[in-house]
Amino acid sequence: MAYDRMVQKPARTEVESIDAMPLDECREKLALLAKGISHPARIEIVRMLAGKPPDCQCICGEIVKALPLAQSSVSQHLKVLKETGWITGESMGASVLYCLKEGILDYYRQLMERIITIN
Amino acid sequence: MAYDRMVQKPARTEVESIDAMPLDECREKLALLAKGISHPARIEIVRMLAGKPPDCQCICGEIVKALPLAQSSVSQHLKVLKETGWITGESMGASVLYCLKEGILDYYRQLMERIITIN
DNA sequence: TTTCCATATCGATCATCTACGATGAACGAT
DNA sequence: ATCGTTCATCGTAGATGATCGATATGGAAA
Repeated sequence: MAYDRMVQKPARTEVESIDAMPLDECREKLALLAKGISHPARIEIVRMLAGKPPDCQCICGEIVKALPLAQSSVSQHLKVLKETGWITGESMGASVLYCLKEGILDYYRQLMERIITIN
Repeated sequence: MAYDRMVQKPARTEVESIDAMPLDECREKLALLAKGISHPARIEIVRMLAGKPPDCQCICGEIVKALPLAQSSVSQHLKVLKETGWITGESMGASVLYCLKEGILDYYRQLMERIITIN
């Protein structure tokens, strides 16, 4: 009975073809991604990153400044976004560059369509 | 500092025009809807309802049978979906008919686009 | 009205989320 | 080596989430 718990182990969402994906897996992946954006702060982060050119530069510090939260809280939200498959983070010296995972928005849209449409 | 907590009081998502909606509000509404589908069981429920004709008939009992959860747990999930604005429920004798809120899928898509695209 | 369904709610338990300040770790510059 | 900057992690507190069995509620049927 019951569903597996979700985040805990970094069950990362990988961007991949969904055509052949079993329905269960679609559900799990969509649920995980939805959890990723289930908080206004995290939506704001995704929004900021989506506005950047694809050569991806958004420094953690900017994000912290843009949000009404303590640095440690923002760091937590960034971690959730990483664990749920929305973003990647890359160290650049002392700073960290975050960017949206390539194609993740389309991927999310497609999961929605698949879930809602099929069967 | 910090964002308001979300669900608690039934801050229902109403389907309405988003063109004139302030960005904050978009964020809040999208976050709430995303929270609604942040669990596989709730995605499955939305999927079942989306597959029904628009004259909306899905009896609670069917949903309970379709999910690997106790009746009380399913009832909880249905409550969350109501509170987050995804579904409506209407009593029909002893049973309850659930259906997707009219236009909610488009609404969700539009919120996504607005958030990701604007500014 | 008594019994039987179908749902909702209650109470308990345990896990997770959100937030913060404090501390740690990595780096660049002095 | 030391210092300041940048970011992650820890520890904590309180709220919320997920799940179940048990119980309440309300309509249907007997």
